[in-house]
Amino acid sequence: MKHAPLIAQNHTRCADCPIRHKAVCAYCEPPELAKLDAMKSYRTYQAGETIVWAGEEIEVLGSVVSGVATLSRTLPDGRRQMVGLLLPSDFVGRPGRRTAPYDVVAANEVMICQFIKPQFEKLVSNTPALERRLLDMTLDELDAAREWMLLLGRKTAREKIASLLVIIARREAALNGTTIGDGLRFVLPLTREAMSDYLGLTIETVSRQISALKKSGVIVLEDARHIRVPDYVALLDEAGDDSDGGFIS
Amino acid sequence: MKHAPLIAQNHTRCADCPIRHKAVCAYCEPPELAKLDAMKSYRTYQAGETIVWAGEEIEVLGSVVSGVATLSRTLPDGRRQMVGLLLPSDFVGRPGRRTAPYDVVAANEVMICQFIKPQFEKLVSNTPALERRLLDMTLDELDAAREWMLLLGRKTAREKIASLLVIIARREAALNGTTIGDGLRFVLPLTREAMSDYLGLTIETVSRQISALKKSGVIVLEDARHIRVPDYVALLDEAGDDSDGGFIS
DNA sequence: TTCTGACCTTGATCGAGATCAATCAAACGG
DNA sequence: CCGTTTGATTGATCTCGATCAAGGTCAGAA
Repeated sequence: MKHAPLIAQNHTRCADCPIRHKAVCAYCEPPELAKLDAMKSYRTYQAGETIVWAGEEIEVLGSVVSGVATLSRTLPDGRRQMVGLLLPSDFVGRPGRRTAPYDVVAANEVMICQFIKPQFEKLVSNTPALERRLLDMTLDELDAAREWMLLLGRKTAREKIASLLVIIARREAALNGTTIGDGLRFVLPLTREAMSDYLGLTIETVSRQISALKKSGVIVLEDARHIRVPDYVALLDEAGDDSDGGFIS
Repeated sequence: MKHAPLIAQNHTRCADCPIRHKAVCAYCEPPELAKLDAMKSYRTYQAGETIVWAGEEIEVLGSVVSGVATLSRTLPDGRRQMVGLLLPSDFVGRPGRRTAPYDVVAANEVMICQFIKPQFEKLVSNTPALERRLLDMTLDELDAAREWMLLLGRKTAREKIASLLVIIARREAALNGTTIGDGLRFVLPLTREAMSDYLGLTIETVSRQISALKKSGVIVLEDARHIRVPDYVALLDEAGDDSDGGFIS
């Protein structure tokens, strides 16, 4: 199945996909790649559609090709906390695990390049480099989750918003290979509600703090979803720390 | 070096250590075990001593044998968030990573069974089962971290305290093989300050909420560190969710 | 024995963010 | 074209947990 132009940067593998699979491409050797190609298929999910239900059997295993998916946990009374965000090239599902510990929901229309689970798992256990790659990715996610714990436990609402903006800007820049600097423009891929679920705030607080950052000139709101950052360092400063802002994927 | 009696439950390997190494024992085969034994050494750290500094080279790689260590991140202005707790049998350090993303600090006197880093890493890359084991452990930690994100972002102070008590009770029970039920007694291995760092609260709020739980009869405080739980289900109920309460290790 | 310092508890007050409520703007289907 | 829906903003008020402040308890040192 052909569907989109190739944007791969460091290699020309997985030519069908417009993204580099974080999980596999970097380590694919030609024989493995052929096997991966043979088990690939594509599926799209509508905005709001649940891709994987918490507690249920995991069936999806693959990479996000386009769109944004979220990972979230919910308390019995409905309080919800997002625990991860999946952007293009991020891996969905966990080889070797039977059930998912949280919901995976499409934030907008999401296309996933999916592998056949038993085949992929067999490939993983026969390919030490691939297993190693999965370990590295998981360690990255763990670091990002812990970074986010600092945000949830100790940052103010304003710092939380600024941190999220920095993180989204970084990820968008990484995706399309642009650099970050003054005058930076980007699109928020999340609604105010999704942002509030991510930051442990309410919609109203998110809206108010975005307005406040706008009022102080740290950001320019072209419309609710389009943000411009006249002075990138000022935004970083609002985020409260100088870390590289790990991102939950 | 001999130092403590063997308490291993499912196997009799790593006989020197009074704990089962979560990271390696479950997968050690005799030839690997011999190599591990050859690279083992023990080291103790005083309460409050920093075992690994955030950002610095990781030198320690091993398992906690006794005591409690904490993982924490700090904002430039001093706000601190604990992001993990290491109890006996938990693994310290990350093979394949050069620097630590957070401080590892001894909460009380901690003994660590330490491996020589390059040797251990070499063993890992030659032993797929060991690598697999590390991936599984990391996935567990990731799940626990995300569970904790739900707590930090969405639970009330009272729910946070109850959740922490449940988690500590579970881990203590798992360690010494006892079962959990009504009349359960356990020791808090953390000061109020460490609890507040873990829960994203202040010391005063921790103290007040513990008093409140005591006043409502959910727990009995024998002294500041010794807790008895007359009705375990009531405590679970206070924690706000029925999940298995992942724990950051 | 008293002194000292670490740790914990409790009270009074404050304030950031939640909650409740109204309004607005853009998209969409009739 | 207008009515409805969905998402965002803004205002008024309330509340939970932070902050400021005072004591209490206990182990170890003098």
